[in-house]
Amino acid sequence: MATETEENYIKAIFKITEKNQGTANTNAVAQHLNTSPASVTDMLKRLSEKEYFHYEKYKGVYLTTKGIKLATNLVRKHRLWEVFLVDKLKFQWDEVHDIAEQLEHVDSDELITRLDTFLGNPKYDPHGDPIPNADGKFTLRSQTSLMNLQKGETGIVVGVRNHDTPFLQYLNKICVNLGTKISVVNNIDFDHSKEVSIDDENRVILSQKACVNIYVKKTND
Amino acid sequence: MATETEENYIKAIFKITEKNQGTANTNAVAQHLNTSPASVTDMLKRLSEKEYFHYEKYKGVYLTTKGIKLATNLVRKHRLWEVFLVDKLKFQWDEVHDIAEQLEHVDSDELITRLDTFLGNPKYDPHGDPIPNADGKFTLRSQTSLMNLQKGETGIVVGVRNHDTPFLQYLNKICVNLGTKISVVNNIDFDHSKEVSIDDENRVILSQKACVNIYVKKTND
DNA sequence: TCACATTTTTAGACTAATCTAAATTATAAT
DNA sequence: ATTATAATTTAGATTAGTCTAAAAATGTGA
Ligand SMILES: [Mn+2]
Ligand SMILES: [Mn+2]
Ligand SMILES: [Mn+2]
Ligand SMILES: [Mn+2]
Repeated sequence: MATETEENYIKAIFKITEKNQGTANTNAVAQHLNTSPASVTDMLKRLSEKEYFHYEKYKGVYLTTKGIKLATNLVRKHRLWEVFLVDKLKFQWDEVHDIAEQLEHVDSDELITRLDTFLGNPKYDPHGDPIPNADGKFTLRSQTSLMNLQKGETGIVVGVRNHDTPFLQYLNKICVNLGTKISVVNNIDFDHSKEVSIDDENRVILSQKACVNIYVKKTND
Repeated sequence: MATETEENYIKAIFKITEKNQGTANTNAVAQHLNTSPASVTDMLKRLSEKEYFHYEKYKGVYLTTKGIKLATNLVRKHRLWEVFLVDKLKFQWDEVHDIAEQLEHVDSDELITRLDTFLGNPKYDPHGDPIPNADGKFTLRSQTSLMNLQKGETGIVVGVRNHDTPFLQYLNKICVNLGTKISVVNNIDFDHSKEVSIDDENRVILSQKACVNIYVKKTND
């Protein structure tokens, strides 16, 4: 069994390689885990001996099948716990990450199987991120950034790109959540911000940065 | 914040001092935590510096107010999680201890407050053990060992003394659970076993050892 | 291609938690 | 009171995980 620290390294590598064409380098891992590059080098050597990933000096790492399996399962556990915290315990979506970060390391397959059933086998977490099934398969979804919606077009919010508390709290304040309907009223070319209508009720100006971080599914209405 | 290891030491000391007139000695702690006495001595020195308990060489330890508070909160968390596992996830009462042993270390007061509410502020866990409230107060209950019931007397099962899996599974098999009604049909003096009636349905012989480990609340029926 | 900046690794040290073996202290039994 | 036994502590070592400072490798831009 991997220690909690080892699990966090492997998950970090998984997250980084997801974006960064398949490999994770030392500094990226260090930044992600808030440790020193020296500590990371040390750990990469030890963990690659346990066959979680391939490591070549100065070249970074990439996960093995074993490593991907472990990382995917961690993501599954993390997201299921987030669903529990929001759906059952009524936490806000900006409050659950740190707690799930701990809960994901609890070791019991039976627990996760039962939790999944208890929650009704959810496919997405409170941030709209897909929950892999027990075999590690993600349910993908067609989505686009709010940035890509033209004037007059409408979408339903299905996810967020940025998960930071201030951003999520800002969305709370302007009543944007998963399922919220957003229509683009005007594109403001000057700074690429958008005037949008939220659930046909409020009018708000969203900055380019905000738009980029909101995922929607286009609708014909 | 105390590490998981530190928390386990403090909880062990709490459990031991509960039975053993207020003090815990090195070997008892070692046995409880499955470590060597040498490791325990080392830890006792370090933890007593953090004021969780008083330690005097060769004399054992006893908890400070700070230590009792921490231990009680761990017990609270452990038992609330056990309620969750049995009531919500439908685990059997013999399957939950090890999982709760991990969950109890998740650090979030808000989580426990909400969990407590979600579970309906239970006063007892799936083994009948009292759950301390947020201030560390236990709700006590009048109870007696099944051993003390005379021929013809009846009681409702409210708890178990022994928590080991084989014992709990044995009780499952003979349909004894919290809330089960047990009447003493006959005392067998020879080996101090009892012939009992379970929920007015099954007749079973319970050994002295079994009887000692079942707590009941006497009824007048 | 050479110099300079960036990235990564190495060297050496530290803390937490553990172990075994040996020494010490306490306790109980003659 | 002496001796044997049991409990406890000390000594010395190990592993996981971390750090800082210094050295080495890599990459870039003139
Ligand atoms: Mn984590
Ligand atoms: Mn999430
Ligand atoms: Mn524990
Ligand atoms: Mn219990």
